[in-house]
Amino acid sequence: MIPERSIEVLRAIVQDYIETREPVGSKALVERHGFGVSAATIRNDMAILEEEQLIVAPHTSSGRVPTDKGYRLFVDRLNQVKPLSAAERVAIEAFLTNSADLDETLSNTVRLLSQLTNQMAVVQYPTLGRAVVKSIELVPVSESKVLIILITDANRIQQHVIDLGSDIDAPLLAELRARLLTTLLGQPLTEVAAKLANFELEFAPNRRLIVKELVTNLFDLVDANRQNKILVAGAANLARRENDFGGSFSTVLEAIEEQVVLLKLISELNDDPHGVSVRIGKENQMDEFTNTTVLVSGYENQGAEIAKVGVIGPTRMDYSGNIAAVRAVASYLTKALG
Amino acid sequence: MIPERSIEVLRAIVQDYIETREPVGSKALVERHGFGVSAATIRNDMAILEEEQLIVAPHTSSGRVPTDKGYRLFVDRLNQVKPLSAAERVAIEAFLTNSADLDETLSNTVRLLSQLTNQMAVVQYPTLGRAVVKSIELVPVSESKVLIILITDANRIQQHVIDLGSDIDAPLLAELRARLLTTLLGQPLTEVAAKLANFELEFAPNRRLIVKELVTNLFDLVDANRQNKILVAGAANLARRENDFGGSFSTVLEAIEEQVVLLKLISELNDDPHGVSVRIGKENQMDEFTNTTVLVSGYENQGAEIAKVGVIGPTRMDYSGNIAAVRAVASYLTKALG
DNA sequence: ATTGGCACTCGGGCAGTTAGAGTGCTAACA
DNA sequence: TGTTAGCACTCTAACTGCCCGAGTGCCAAT
Repeated sequence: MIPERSIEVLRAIVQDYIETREPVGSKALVERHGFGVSAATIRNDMAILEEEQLIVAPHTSSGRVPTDKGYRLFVDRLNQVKPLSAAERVAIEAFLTNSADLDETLSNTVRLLSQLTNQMAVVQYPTLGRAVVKSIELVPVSESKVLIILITDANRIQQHVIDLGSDIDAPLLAELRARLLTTLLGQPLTEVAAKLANFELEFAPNRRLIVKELVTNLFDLVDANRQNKILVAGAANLARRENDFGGSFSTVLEAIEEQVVLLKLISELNDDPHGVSVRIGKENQMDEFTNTTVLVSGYENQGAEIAKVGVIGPTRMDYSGNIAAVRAVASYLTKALG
Repeated sequence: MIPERSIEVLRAIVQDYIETREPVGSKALVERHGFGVSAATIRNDMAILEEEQLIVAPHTSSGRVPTDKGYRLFVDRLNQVKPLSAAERVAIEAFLTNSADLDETLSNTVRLLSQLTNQMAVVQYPTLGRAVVKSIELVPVSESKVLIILITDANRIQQHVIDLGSDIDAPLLAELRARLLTTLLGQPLTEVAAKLANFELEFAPNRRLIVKELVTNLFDLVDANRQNKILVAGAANLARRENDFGGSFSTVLEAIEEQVVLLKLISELNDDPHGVSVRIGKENQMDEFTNTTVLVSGYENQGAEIAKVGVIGPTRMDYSGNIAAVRAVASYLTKALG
């Protein structure tokens, strides 16, 4: 078991290191945080911490720096979440008021979060597993092209232009829409594929090819709801902290531009569905993100499905403040969508 | 007048500097490009170029580096556009084939361009000044909320959820839609505002407030077409060339994240509406972009309105290759939309 | 106009030195 | 047993001086 004071020393080291960017030594420690003991004693404590691999010395006889494990212990046991400042509250409240549609809400959210944390912020579009078909519209846009619009009860609109190959006439469209609605109205998205299994058989043989084509596209639309989209803001904040990434900065940027990687990064399950979950450095399991910390929280969409909001930054970040911001934004986002 | 060979020397300097990132000296110049003369002669030519402010020496007695003015002369007079490689052609062709709707096409375009040039690429959504109203849909999404969909002849769909405050009933919506269509169908977007000036007077007095609200929102929708959206890809490419920005890199990134700034940057008029226009360093008129070059070309949407595609990178870039890429992509984009 | 030659300048790399911060260890102390 | 002071040691960062090479500008000769 690690003695109490040693743990306090770790907290102090993390705090100072985050602030100063410099390895922190025993003397500076007693000066800044009035432990009731001498530097020599602190050194003993540091020896314990080093043994536990919670801190390391970059070179022999220099100050110490927290390891991933050290940060981990810090956030798990020591970090009491900073309350938000008044200004921050105001910013969040203000943003809450003008949330028109989903796209806007999310893009505002992500910008807000990146400003609050001075990090790069990420938000995932909500999945719609339990959402229910509320309306379907088919709008002709040219001879052979049709706009399909799928509206769900979460006020989410998905839309896509498809090319049916051959010309379409208004009566066919009307019939299609009517039949689609009777089959799908009120159905959860998860059921759409099953319900439409042999849908084209309801139509005259010469129409079936077109119908089939349209149905396939409708499936894609539903799938697009599942395969999540992501919004990002504040990449410049990453650049500002460039040296914290130890040279691999451009690698990080590249990885982040890949939606797939990013999605994987933030959507990996978190233990605590409502709190903020933290992945530090190597915990991310990807070489690119060795020096990167990811904070994510779930948010709720209509009390059902959960998606993620979070920030991405260097391991050397202000955990207290950022965790608080992510938590607050996630909960406000839930409210805004509710 | 600057003598012919001096101009050739400038070309050589630009080429070498772009390749090596090092200031280039007289000796290296005669070695790499077999001018028929000695280094001393080249030095005389360089003296002329320096007098004309086309090149500068970072420190006394070091090689020379092109100035903004030097690059300018290079692109204006010397730069013969590199033909695209076979691989590049293939990439562009491949991309042309699967262009479904506007959103997809543009987001593919911008990714393609960023890969071809290894720079950051930007594309502006086409303006719709001459576009014509083709269809309007009003879809109820909840008691008081309605989804307005505006479809134009450029197959462009604009959609927005609005909250009308009070409950709406189906007959009202149907009436609204019918009247909107008779008033607006076939009208250019520029006329929408005028045509709807007293639109609410066609309705029963107790409905007028709602109608007014809806009309206002419709205006916004039309305006949103004008106030352009922008797509960006390949920010990581900028990061890779970071040192070319001489420390101000994060400033550049910040500026670029501001849609407004970015829009200003690429939409400033270009002399030649179909060629690639180039703005080098200080020509951008913004302090942030002193070390930045912007290449833009217009592309056509349905033979009418023009928007921009381009790349943004350090002044020290491969002008030949990048100009060719931008030109090619712009022209393919025009085809894809035509 | 071109050239070779020459003196001069500057940056970058290498080596040596120093100052300071920080450590680990030991012996003494409460 | 935990704490402390002291001391020797280590390592880095910063500064110095030095030299080499690349590059220049100029001049006199062709």
